[in-house]
Amino acid sequence: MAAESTGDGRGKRRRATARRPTISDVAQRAGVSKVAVSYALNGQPGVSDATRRRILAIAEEIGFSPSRAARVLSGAAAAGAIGLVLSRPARTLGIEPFFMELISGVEATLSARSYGLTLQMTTGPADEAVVYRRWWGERRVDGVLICDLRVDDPRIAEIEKLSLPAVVIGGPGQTGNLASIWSDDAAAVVETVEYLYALGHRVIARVGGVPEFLHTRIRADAFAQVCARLGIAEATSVDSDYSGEEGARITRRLLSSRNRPTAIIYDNDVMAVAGLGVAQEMGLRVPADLSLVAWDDSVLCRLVHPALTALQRDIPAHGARAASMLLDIIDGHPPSAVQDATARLAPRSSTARAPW
Amino acid sequence: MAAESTGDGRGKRRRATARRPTISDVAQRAGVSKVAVSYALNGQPGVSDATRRRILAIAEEIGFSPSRAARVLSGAAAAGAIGLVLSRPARTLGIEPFFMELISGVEATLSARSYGLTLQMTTGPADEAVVYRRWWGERRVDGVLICDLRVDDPRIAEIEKLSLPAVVIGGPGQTGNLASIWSDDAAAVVETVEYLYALGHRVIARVGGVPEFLHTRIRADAFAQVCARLGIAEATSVDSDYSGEEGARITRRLLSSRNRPTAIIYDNDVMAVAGLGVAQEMGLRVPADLSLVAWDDSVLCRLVHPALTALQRDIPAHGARAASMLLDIIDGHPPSAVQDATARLAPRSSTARAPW
DNA sequence: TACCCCAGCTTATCCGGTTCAGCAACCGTC
DNA sequence: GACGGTTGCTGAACCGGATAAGCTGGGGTA
Repeated sequence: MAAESTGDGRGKRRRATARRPTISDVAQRAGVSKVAVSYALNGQPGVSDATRRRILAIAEEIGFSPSRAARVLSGAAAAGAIGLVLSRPARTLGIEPFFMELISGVEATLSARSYGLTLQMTTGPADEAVVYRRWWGERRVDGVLICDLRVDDPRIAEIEKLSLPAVVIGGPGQTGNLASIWSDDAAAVVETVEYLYALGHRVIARVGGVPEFLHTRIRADAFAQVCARLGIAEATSVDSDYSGEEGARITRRLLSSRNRPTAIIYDNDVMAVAGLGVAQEMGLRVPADLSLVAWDDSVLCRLVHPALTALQRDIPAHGARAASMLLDIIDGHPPSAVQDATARLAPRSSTARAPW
Repeated sequence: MAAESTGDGRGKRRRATARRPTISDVAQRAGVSKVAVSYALNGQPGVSDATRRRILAIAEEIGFSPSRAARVLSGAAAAGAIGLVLSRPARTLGIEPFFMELISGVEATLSARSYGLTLQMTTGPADEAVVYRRWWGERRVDGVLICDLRVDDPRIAEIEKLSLPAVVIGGPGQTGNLASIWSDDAAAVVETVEYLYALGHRVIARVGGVPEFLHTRIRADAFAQVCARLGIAEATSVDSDYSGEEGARITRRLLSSRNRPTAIIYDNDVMAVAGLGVAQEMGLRVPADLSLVAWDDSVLCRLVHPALTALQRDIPAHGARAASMLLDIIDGHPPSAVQDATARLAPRSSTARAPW
């Protein structure tokens, strides 16, 4: 391993990438100290207007932008990024429009304020805690967004212990002292069931999501309650994993049962579309024989025939608001629990009067 | 603005978040110098096994992880993140499963090597260059992935100028000296058209994507050529913006034309599904009257009825490979142009023999 | 015993910024 | 013309790590 330093012309080993200009380069060119450059760039007093302009021109010319690492280290700046951990199997994320829409909303807020978004996918909530700790220790993010809130979620305590700024997207309740943004899923369920009831449906089923998630529980409870109140005896609620396959399987089972439902409410759009396929394959007409309602209204619902009645939420706006809250908290505002708009029922062609 | 420092009990203003342990804290607790801690944590020689174990135990106990900023600054580490800029309208990203699948694949590679992914959305390629420059100057990312390669893409020159490690997802050609990963879209087009020709189709239309994108051009050229070769005179190619609305509009126009096509190839799945809806709405039976082929096979294609014949690619794997290449380049490997698997035609129920 | 070597540490320096405490030069003022 | 105040700048210290070089004590060796 004769590490002779040839060719390069410098003693020190360089990275392959070109040398990036530093504050000293600017200072040298301008014939001032780096302190003057720092003041000039940050709009601080301490340099004359003429010097300031000269420095700014030079910085622009040589394409200087201050090293984030150095600014972070000196305590002047934060990481300039927020973190988002997704712990769903990587392959299934692609099919859930929800996350991409959420992310695009989050990004809309962040890019407006020159913040970055750091993503990480993990296999489960246990790994997530590790990621949070690492991020926090490395000062890699200034705060985190927490999705898929679980019942008795261990992440809440972990984040609180680190006193890492955070916003929980979910709730209400179970968010500890962390800020949160939530929408009233229970009310949306009630509205949907009452609507189906008004259409004459008396056997209504619900295909829920992952039972560990808090919002699944909230929706399931609301469904059971409103059905009890309306006197709907046949109110089946089945859990799933949100996948199209599961949605199809459960729908097939529901439609094959003795007292088959005349209306089904799905916890996401992928399962609803899969359910529609099963209904058609089994020779049932939608909506004449069977009404379907999807939760979360992506293109999917509008593209299929008949178009699916869906619970509509502005997910990008939801994400944007969550990001905005997080930036406020990073700026020192106290955490709060904000209620966002309730999903509203968008009736389309997949719901109609009950067949009997 | 009486900035009295009360309550905190410290002279210096603190961030709201708890104090993060530093290497000095570990050193002090262990009764050694920071250097010993550094050696111990990095597996370097210079400390005895007993001391090393003690240091590691203490580090673990107080939850220490080294400040990324400090490591970057001292030149020992890179940013530990790669960047991905998406310049499509934020709202439309949610509906394209492609990106989320790509991202999940990228993440699979990155999380395995403890790399982060920094996302940024911009409004156009001009802004993208600004982002690259800033990232590079701030040393925020170690490399970037470039999507949606355009014809004469200005980003290529910009990145080369910065000598920022990069992998272009797209091509072949027009990628300068940058590494790239591409698949042979031309071959996939040829296979599809030949398949449709074999089924007896003689009037075939194609609904393309954004004409500025290189792959749109490649596909359009291949389509024109293979149609010419097979003697298909009626070979319409229409550009679009990938949206379902456009897909529906164009399909409606194609199906209303005098010499209407018996087969349509779409450049993405969203448009294909929208096209299917239009066909059904116009009373055409798929596949008896009209055959449809989608490019990129997401759940969408499988969930609709009839299920759509699609050009299948393993997008997560594509993303994972791209990320892997980028990490290699960051490690100093020379850039290369890699050909990934060609999309293969997955025949389903939306294609059949031509009606006449 | 004198010598050398090496394991096992420490001290000093550097990375690229920010910030605080000086410190000249210039101004007007009494 | 000595004084105080402002303006415009600089030197030095610091952030939290990595790293090169120096130091020390104990063991082996001649």
